[in-house]
Amino acid sequence: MADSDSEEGLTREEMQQQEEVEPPPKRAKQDAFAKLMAPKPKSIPPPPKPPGSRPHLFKNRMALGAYIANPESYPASVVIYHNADFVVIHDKFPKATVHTLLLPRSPRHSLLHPFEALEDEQFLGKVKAEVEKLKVLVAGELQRRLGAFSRADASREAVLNGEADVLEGKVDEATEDGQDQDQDHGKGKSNRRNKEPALPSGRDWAAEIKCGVHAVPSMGHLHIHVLSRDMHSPAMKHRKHYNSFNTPFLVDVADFPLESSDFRRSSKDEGFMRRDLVCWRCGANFGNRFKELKDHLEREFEEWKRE
Amino acid sequence: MADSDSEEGLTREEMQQQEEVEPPPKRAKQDAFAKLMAPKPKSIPPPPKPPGSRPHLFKNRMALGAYIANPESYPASVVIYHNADFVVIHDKFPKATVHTLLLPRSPRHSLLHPFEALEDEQFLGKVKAEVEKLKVLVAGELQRRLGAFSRADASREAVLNGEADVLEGKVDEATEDGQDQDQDHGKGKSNRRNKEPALPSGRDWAAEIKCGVHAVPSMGHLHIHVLSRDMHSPAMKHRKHYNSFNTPFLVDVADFPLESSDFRRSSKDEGFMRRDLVCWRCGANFGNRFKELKDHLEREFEEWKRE
DNA sequence: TATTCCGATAGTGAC
DNA sequence: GTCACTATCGGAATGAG
Ligand SMILES: Nc1ncnc2c1ncn2[C@@H]1O[C@H](COP(=O)(O)O)[C@@H](O)[C@H]1O
Ligand SMILES: Nc1ncnc2c1ncn2[C@@H]1O[C@H](COP(=O)(O)O)[C@@H](O)[C@H]1O
Ligand SMILES: [Zn+2]
Ligand SMILES: [Zn+2]
Repeated sequence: MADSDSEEGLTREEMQQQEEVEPPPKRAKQDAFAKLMAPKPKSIPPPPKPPGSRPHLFKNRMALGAYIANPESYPASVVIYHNADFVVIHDKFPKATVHTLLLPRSPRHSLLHPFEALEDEQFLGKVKAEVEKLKVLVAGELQRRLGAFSRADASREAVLNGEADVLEGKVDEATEDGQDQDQDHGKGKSNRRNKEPALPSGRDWAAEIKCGVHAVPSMGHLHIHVLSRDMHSPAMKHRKHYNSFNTPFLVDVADFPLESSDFRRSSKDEGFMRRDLVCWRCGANFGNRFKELKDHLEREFEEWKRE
Repeated sequence: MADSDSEEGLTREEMQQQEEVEPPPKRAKQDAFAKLMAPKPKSIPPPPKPPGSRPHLFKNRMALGAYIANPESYPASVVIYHNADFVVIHDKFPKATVHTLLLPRSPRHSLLHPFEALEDEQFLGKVKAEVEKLKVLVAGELQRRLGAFSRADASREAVLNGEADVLEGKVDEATEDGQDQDQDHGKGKSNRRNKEPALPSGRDWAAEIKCGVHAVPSMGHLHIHVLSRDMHSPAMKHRKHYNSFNTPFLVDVADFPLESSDFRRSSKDEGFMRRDLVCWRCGANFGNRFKELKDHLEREFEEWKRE
């Protein structure tokens, strides 16, 4: 995983066409004369747009297909890795500090709705295994980005560097897991101890990572979101962005296979997206006021990265 | 009536206060924990705003009172004229090329709703007479501003200047009215004719002037709008501006006294304001799309002023 | 149906 | 619940030594 920051403003051109004839009367109550009296509108009712022939709609929704088809054609800042069954990319519009997408390449599953695709148990098994792999990777990337701010990591580093006693840093939990690929290659200070009965474990970065699918994806190809939970990113711009990752709209991969009666199957209708905005970290309720949530998340991020 | 263009951007300062506690939950469904878990919001619920003590609300609504009380303290660009019974001003936010307000000074009527105030027949008589006076003045001001573009006026001027035959210009209607205070002081060309059986009457500018009150005024002091009907002005900024002058929401002074059963008495509730936007000149319906109406009015104005 | 600022909401277009 | 753009809609403040 190399750098990221895939930031590029898409330039769009547009032509403003004035002069129309009859608007779709939202709450029509125009009298019949109006139409006859309207000489100004040069009357070019834009071809009644035959639904179905919208190339761009198809193209935009199918954008993830390009990564699946030609993963090797992208730089490391876009495609993180790929193998026979999966392509892993940085989300082009990350909604959190680290936001990746796991794209299964299986043509038999790629165009299915995630709920359906993940009913295939064998396939689900592969996906879950790859998700675990990716989760470790993402946790490592998060540590690479934010580790320098972490007090928990600092405690561990201090002990490893011999700058502090094991008793100075407050022990978070018992040391158990081992996702600490710190590259302390011999540059440890001189007075390192031999017996370290309570080396601080460092921050559990993996606990900050979420893995799931959207109940109603917009992009056509099957993809699993693997992202940090901070929701701190310039691309996180509106309520749906936030709620799509902080309500049951995001279905954890661990919850699959979904029971046929699962409530997330039926309630696809906007319900989750319309929920009040609630801070994932402290539970503060912001109603519909996205801007205030956004500002709040900025401050939460500053505290969170220092944990 | 001197110049106008009372254009001045009001400067406002504002202070953004972050950090709030509990939003008014639009569609509240936050659990009880949220409140307890919210340590971040520094909890300064802005003083629950005691309703009634809003000095600025009162002041803004009463702003027209200053003209009535001290008309002499304003320049001619603001107060057009004043006498014992009336003050006439340029609307500070004109919604058309020429937009004036007739302010009756009578304390017995000034704070009444216009429907009520104009039930006093003697008072109504004075108002109607003054409105007619003002209407002529406004028509003259409109001619001063736009006369140079008018083909109808040009026809008349051409004949008066001897530049054209009376038969060249197409006769609009029979010459009858006489609101033409053209200042053709002796600079007429040499070959002016004596007998002019069909001198073009010039444009009927008074026909472009509307005089009326709003069914539900916002400003507290009684005022009658006297304005050109073009709705072409930078201050004409949203739907309510337009519909307040182009629906029955504007009640013509000539319609007074209003019958007790008049439909405009009862339907004060937003009905008129919510109507589709319809061009006053050609009847084109723009639904809710104010911007398109605005652009359309720009083009209508170019044609209209050349009539 | 005062103005102004700001932000939430809604529709569109994307070759 | 693609993004990006525009515009509509909606509430809150408007004061001041
Ligand atoms: N061209 C693209 N390349 C990479 N990611 C994309 C692209 N377009 C959209 N996305 C992301 O794809 C995800 C689709 O979300 P969803 O379909 O709701 O699960 C969003 O997080 C987008 O930011
Ligand atoms: N301070 C002011 N001086 C002059 N006209 C004003 C002022 N404030 C508002 N107006 C105008 O007063 C009119 C009041 O409209 P209404 O109460 O709806 O009949 C509007 O046309 C405003 O533009
Ligand atoms: Zn919070
Ligand atoms: Zn028109």
